[in-house]
Amino acid sequence: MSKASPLKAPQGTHDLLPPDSRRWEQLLVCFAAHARRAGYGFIQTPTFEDLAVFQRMGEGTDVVRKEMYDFKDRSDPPHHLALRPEGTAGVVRAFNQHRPTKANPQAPWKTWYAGPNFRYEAPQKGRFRQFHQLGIECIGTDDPDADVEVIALLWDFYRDIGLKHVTLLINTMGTSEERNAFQPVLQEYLRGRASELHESDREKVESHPMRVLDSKRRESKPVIADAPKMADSLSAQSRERFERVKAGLGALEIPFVLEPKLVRGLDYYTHTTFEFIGDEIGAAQSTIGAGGRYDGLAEDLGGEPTPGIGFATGMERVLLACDAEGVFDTPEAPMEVFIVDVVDGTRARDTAQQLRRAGISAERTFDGRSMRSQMKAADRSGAAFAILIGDDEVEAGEVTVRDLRGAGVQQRVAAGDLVNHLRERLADPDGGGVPDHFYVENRRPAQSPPGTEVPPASAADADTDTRSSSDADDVDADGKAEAGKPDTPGPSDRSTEGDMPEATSGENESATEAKGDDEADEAEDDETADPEAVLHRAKASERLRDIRRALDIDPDG
RNA sequence: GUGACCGUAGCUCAGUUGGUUAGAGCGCUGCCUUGUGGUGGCAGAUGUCGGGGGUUCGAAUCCCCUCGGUCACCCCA
Repeated sequence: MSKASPLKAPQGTHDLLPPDSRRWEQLLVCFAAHARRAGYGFIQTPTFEDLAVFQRMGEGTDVVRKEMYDFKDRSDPPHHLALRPEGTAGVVRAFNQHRPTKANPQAPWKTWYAGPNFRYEAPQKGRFRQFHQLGIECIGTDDPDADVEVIALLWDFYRDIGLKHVTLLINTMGTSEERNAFQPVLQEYLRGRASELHESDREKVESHPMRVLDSKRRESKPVIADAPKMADSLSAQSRERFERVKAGLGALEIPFVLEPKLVRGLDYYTHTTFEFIGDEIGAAQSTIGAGGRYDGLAEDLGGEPTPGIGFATGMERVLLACDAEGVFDTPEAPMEVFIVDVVDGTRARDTAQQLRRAGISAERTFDGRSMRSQMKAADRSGAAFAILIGDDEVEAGEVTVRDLRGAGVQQRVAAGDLVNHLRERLADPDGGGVPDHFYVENRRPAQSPPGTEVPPASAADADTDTRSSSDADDVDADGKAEAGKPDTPGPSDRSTEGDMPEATSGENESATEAKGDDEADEAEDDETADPEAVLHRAKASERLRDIRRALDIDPDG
């Protein structure tokens, strides 16, 4: 009997593991900060809904017609359900169900979400069967300034994570009445030139003429270029509204490109629609985020007519854009303390938890490994200090605290004083940086396509950032700051500072410089007369002296 | 749904017209190092060669099927 072959994740899905998952964590934290600062509350809706929720959202779209994962459950009669292919419909359904603006009618209902969506598609670059979106919805106002707020939030988020080469496309579709009035005009035009259209577009002329404008078929392009423009058949009111949106973007220094053919794939959009393109993504799927106004959607889903606007941005695609631009390279968070117990593991067990309860990150090995092996693990963890516990220490009621990032100095501390001792030393900005080799060795290999560059922001930033940013991040859990825990280096720090584009570009320049340094380091690693190795040897002999001193042996003997 | 390319160790990849026991680098484990990390040296472990079937004295290599990956069309975040 042969062993069954190991099961794999389904086609088009991926496991997300450390250390790669770290950027996802950071992306989420950063987005949450932006959303919260703008007054958006976190919402979670079911991953599956009644099929009807999505059908009413857009019956003519491929997303609903061909790409939905739908299924019947075991109830009698069975519910016909579907995995959500996008985020907005569920949120609007929740809005209809709970009517949150009843309690607070003067303000729109503002929510943000993060989670997986599912579409049955052929996977390729930037396209998966399970993919993840961050998004916001602002429901209950048709003020054009809300459109500006929504677009600005996404723009600022992209800037904050370091993206610079992003293009914003915007268009207006007018009211649903204007849209309905425009459709026959467009349809008539398209009928006249139907023979010039690609076959698949010809079918859409009768069912969804607007979607023909969105077609990327080469044959259809000349016909689309000459097509009547939605903007030309708008009412003065709608035009004025759109002017207000454009003026708002201008006032906030958000550059945009008017794209009259931007229709978007979902049927529910009215007035403002927009799309963000990652310019550096060398792939077919370069839209990293998109959204628009959907003033008719609440009603379509059986609720009161309520205006709304929102966006969704694909996490996988945002990260793809980051790779392409070489930004948002989040470093691994090093441990603060590593416990080396060479007795029987009892102290490692108890001390680790004691430190963690005090807010200090602490790791250990298991399975009773040799001291040497435990020290190697301590080194790999990037810990600032090793707590050494052997028979001597146990007998004296003490522990040995060894500095792993500096000269390797170690000192005995009474076991009862350990927490306070560590708090003091971890809070000290001169307490030693993160060892270079830690970042060099743990940095993820560049995943960007050849020709693009990934500046290793980690190595350059980590030494300073890890220690210096002591102001509590508003997103982090409570208690860290009191515990003297250094903030995690990374974009979440930046996000609280409200960086404007100039500042971001400044950071990028320094990151580019760091790249040069780092390449030099790597080249040196290959040399036999490696200066780094000499340095290490020097440090090692220094440490040896410390040890001898500690053991009361003649230091230089 | 259509098409192209790919699948060898944890990772990145060699593997000749089919030919002995499938390799390298990195990583991992141990030792040099008396309870003490990085550098160095030595030693070691690890493989359903994606899976199944076929051709052959002999298959990682050739053929068929299948699964998966990647990319493109289309669609979309």
